[in-house]
Amino acid sequence: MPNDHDHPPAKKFKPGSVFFRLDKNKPGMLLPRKGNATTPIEVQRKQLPIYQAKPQLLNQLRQLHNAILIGETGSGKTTQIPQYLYEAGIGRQGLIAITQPRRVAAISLAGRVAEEKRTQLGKLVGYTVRFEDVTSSETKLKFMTDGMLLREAIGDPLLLRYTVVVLDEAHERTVHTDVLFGVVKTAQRRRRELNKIPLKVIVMSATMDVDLFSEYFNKSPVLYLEGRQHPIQIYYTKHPQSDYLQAALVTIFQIHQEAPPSHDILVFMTGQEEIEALARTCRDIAKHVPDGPMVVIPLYASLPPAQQLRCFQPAPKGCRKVILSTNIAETSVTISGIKFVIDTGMVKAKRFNPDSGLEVLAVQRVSKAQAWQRAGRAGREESGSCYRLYTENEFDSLIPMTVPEIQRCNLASVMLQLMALGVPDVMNFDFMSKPSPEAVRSGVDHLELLGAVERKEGQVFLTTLGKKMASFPLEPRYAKTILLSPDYSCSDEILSIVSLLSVDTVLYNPPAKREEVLAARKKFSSSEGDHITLLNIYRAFKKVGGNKEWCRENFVNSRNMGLVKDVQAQLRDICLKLNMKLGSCGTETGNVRRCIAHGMFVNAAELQPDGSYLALDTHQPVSIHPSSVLFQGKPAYVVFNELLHTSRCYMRDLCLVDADWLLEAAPEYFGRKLHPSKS
DNA sequence: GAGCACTGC
Repeated sequence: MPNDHDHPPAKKFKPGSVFFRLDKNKPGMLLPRKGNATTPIEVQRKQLPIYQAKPQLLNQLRQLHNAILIGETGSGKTTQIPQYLYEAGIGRQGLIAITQPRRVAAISLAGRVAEEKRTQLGKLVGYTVRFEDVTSSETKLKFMTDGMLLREAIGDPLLLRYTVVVLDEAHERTVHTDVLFGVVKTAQRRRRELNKIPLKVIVMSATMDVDLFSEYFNKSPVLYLEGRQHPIQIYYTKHPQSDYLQAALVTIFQIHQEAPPSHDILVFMTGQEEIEALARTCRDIAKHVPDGPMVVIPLYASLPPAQQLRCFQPAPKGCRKVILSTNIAETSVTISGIKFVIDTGMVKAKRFNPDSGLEVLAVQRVSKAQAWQRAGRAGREESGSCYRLYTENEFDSLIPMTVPEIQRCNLASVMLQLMALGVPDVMNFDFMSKPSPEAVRSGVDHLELLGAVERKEGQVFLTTLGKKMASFPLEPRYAKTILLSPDYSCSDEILSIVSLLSVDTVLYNPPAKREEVLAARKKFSSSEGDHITLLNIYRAFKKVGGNKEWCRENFVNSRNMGLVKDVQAQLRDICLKLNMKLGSCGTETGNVRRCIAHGMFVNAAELQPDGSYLALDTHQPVSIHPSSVLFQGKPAYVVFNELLHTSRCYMRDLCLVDADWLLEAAPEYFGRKLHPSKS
């Protein structure tokens, strides 16, 4: 798609003027033949664009060890390729894995393919995602998250159960997909060397920019599939916009004025606050213009599920539907009936600084690929339009592709996984897009501090502790803390705390009910810090048996609490497999804090004489986040869960610790860093 | 005295 000449000629418009006119739907335009209940599945399958190419495709895929498959949206590649392979008897000696970046996609695709094969889900066709394994000994087509295949690879680096691995949505370049690229490439080579059954690797992507893929997989051929995307008219602004929110507002109401009310609008923005503010403004204005009623629907991930579902409901007749969304609507949520996309050209994304170890969330410009992805959301059922709130020149200056996540994240976890996979030289792992040497070194240094790796003669080795750490689906420091917990007889407590920390917050903070929230939370508040406070909440939650009413009264997110229980059960299982002795310290929460201090000493901060705090590893100034229960106090030493860089550098989720505990945990590391005036 | 794009094991 990103080949610019493939796109319709651009038009220019200027928010604030009535410069543009909307294209009327051209008669005779090819519309998709929609699948419906009366069309038999066999017929539906044959109507997919990919069906025409089936013989040539199979001919190619039979011969090739590697193939890159480019398929536009709606080509049917994800549901059909696995079936074609199976029906043609390719890879029958083992399983065909199809990986997806997201759980919902893996689950729903498996359901669809099982339906097409007229079998019960979990028999011939199944799926595996975290907490859910719907497969059996009969399963041949296995849909799974990429993270799940990566976990399996730790136990079986050659992926010997599989004869074909299909890496779908490869253009998204998640960390897991990027690591898998290297894992499958290595497995392929090793299996050849060891005379095992060969492994076929099919990389599927939606973008045409595949030189990198092809080059990486031994110059493998690229196969193109036509899709069913409808034409999209692209509009740019005449002049750069200094205020993209204002430009979005004007554009929304221009469309509202000119287009039939049944044409829905999707606006891409950067975050919750911005979306809620614009939603209010739109509702206000809509009341005072003569162009008919408007429903404005905010859409972002932290919205409760029931409110997220609102974006799928059609607006009442004669009423315009406007969805204001983060990039959740770029990939994760697909809304039908969108006729207009408004693209602010901005996105909030994470950046990582290996020197400070800081991840920063910042508003930045989208990439060209992202801009096309956004535009594509307007052409799913019929032709549509995309209004870019930037000039064509500005578009030309965007970076072509989004920087892969592996180049903007903390690599400690990735390095630990690679070593657990038996990669001999992790510092020089064959990444498709190499992270900077500084980032790699910083990741390995972090593991060395935790005692997960050792350096000998310039090489890095996994320690016994490191091997155990890798068996947990957790950040290394969490895994380490769990492994330390039997020494402090507080495994029950640590398992709960780590589970609480590894899901999105279990605390629900509606701004309108601030006083009520504070009052409700006071009951659980502990002067020992946020970890113990969370533990108190969890204990109370368990005591009432996960009662939903209790959750509502206490401003606790019951969905996330449920997740905490799942995570805890999974972690407990892993502990038992490692023959750990689990126990509880009861009310002796001092043990819990000692254990946390020992496991998370890298994230320690010290009170300075002037009342400020310094992080002990980087010596940068940090502050206690106002959401912490320790915000009012001035503890001499704390360990924190994460640093959040916003208006200042804030420590979030703090635990009160003694200087002695930190010294015990890492005598050499802290030898010259601590200045214990009191402990 | 603040405020969190999005996934995933």
